[in-house]
Amino acid sequence: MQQKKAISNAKRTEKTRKLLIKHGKKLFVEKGFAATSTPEIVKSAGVTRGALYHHFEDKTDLLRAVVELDCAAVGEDINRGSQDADNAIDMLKSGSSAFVRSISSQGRVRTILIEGPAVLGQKELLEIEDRHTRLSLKQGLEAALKQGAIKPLPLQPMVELVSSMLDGAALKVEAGFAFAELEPIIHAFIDGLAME
Amino acid sequence: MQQKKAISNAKRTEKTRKLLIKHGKKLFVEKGFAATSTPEIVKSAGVTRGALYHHFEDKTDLLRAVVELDCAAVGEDINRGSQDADNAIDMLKSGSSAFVRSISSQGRVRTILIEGPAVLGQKELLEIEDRHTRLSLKQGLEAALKQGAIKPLPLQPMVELVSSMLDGAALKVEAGFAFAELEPIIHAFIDGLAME
DNA sequence: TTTCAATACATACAGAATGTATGTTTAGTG
DNA sequence: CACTAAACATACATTCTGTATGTATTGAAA
Repeated sequence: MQQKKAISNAKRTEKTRKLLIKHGKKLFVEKGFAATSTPEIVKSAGVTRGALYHHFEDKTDLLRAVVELDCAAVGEDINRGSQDADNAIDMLKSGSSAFVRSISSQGRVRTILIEGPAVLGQKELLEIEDRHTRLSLKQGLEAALKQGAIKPLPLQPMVELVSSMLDGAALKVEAGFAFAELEPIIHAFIDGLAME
Repeated sequence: MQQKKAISNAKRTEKTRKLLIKHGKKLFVEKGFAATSTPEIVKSAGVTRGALYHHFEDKTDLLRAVVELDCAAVGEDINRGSQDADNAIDMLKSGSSAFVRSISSQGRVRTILIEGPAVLGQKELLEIEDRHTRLSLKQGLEAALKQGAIKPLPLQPMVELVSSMLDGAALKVEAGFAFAELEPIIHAFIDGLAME
């Protein structure tokens, strides 16, 4: 007496991967990547280490998956949250606020901004962020430049510094600062970039 | 036949601690904190693990010492490098440049900005930075505010965001960007903060 | 200057974690 | 129905961490 094909391989894989990512992220956020052991993760997820090492190269690869998903979520939040105003400056402001609000929620500061650089390396993290979150900032600044809404400064360095400021804002929110106090300053900085 | 009191305890301790800090930092910078083992460190330093665990609580405590020294060095560089101009804006600019130049050298980005937050935690790192490097930024902004040189915005949030931007600049220099391209943008941001 | 205490290590050990190798079960396919 | 391959599960070898304990050298009091 045998039950056969209770579930397809594709579904099974998706289910297990999602479980591992979910419980891995939970622990990474709570205790940090280094302090989280793989036995702990699989126990929480209700699977074995065999499953983990079947679906991911190693513990680092699991974090990579977590970061990838978190960045994608932030990217979506930016698209949803940035008003499609006619004013390029206002778009930059609303996009920036949406970014900070999104990344400073759901433990994403920990995964993306704390563990990400240390575990995956600054370089790989930048690649991931470029694909998901930094693109819209670049486009926003580019549009503002074309409209002549901001001072004519080189684009890429400006992207780097603005994104750094926004990352920092999220980090500070995580550290206890109120976003309500940081937001006006972020907007002031953007205003400072505008043509007079 | 016995040689006695070849060296005092104080000197002996200082020598050993310095060796461990030096070789620990070298490896932390090269391979990262997690990928560096204590056997490796002591082998490089020419001592035993006993010495390490005698002078430091654990591996994390060694990183703490490294970060503390690196931050102190940056603090000194800021004091040396920031021009004592009459103009508050120019002081902010020169201090900012001195900070970025200093922290983006000697592997300090790795110790202070990458491993620091991940290993020591964001909160403890902020304490260390406050004692060494962020004080002068705060004073610079405070002076500028009093002189009416910059827009009247709340001080502390401004400190947080400017220091985030500068940290980010250093991170980007480490990632391959030329400081020469970032510096004008940093200065433009500071100019944007100035009263019109 | 001898003796005791404390410092500065050195060595040995217990526990745990990582990644791999290998075994087993279940799904996919000709 | 038979065979392959995917999806795990289990066992293992290595390595690392922190601690416990042992030893030698220094400091200081008697």
